[in-house]
Amino acid sequence: MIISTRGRYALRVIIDLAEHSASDYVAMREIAGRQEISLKYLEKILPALVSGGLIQGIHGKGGGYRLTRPPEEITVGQILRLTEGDLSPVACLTCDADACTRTADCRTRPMWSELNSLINRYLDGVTIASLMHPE
Amino acid sequence: MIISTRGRYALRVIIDLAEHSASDYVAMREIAGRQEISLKYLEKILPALVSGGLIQGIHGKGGGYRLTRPPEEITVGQILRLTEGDLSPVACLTCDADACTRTADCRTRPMWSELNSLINRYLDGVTIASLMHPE
DNA sequence: GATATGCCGACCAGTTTGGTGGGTTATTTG
DNA sequence: CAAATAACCCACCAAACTGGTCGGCATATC
Repeated sequence: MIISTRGRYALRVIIDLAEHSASDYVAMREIAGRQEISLKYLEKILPALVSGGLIQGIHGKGGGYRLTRPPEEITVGQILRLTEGDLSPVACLTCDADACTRTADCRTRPMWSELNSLINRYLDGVTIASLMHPE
Repeated sequence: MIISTRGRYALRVIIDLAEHSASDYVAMREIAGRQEISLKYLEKILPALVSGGLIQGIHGKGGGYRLTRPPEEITVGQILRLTEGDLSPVACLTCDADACTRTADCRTRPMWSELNSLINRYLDGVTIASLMHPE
């Protein structure tokens, strides 16, 4: 399983924000309620999206979160890389080259690498706008 | 990480068998030595390939394993599905439809489904023959 | 100063990963 | 037949990951 609930929840939050933020900030509590996700768990996921620059959060009453750019400019790939850390299907692609002494002669590495590009290319081609409900 | 060492080891074993079995059976100990994989760990992986019909093992002295068909007819997808169980990138694709009450209205499911097809189509298109070293 | 909100760190139970160890069954060879 | 060889099976184990929870603090508004 490449993508855990962490990444999937993050994606749903971003879509929720895209569909509900009419220039106003949306409280995490609201999103958690609508998406039926534990508020406490969301608290652990959203900071990654903030530090990644995808969303902006402000404290205090009336605060909440807002997208920093239009849904057309946010891709699923961006969100997942921020929350899952790495989308590579196998470990040997990301570790240091010298960790695997067989790299030079490895029959399978080029295939893993191609699969990796395939996945990333696809996810980077899907925008939040394309996932929103038509109105 | 979609594919663990289990699946990657299995793939390397199959390639090793394809490159070294000249109609003879190859002992697991030999493969483990060549591939630098723990013999004990391999013992836990290979039965899945046997019951999946990809390889055949015989007991006793002079025994070992052999592919049941030519490398051209074995794909990476087959091996990984046998050893990893499931290649789906997200959990919600494989669980029962009613496990997720949002399925009908889910913005993300079609995308996950397409990603799943993409991955499986790619892996089913790569044969062991195409990964073998040219001689 | 009360209230609402984001944020941060510690903790926790269950599952998965990547093994190890010890024995049993089947087959060949001396 | 006995010994060696090799597949096979079962129980166990440490470390990491997953999917959370709890409590408190920082910041902003009324």
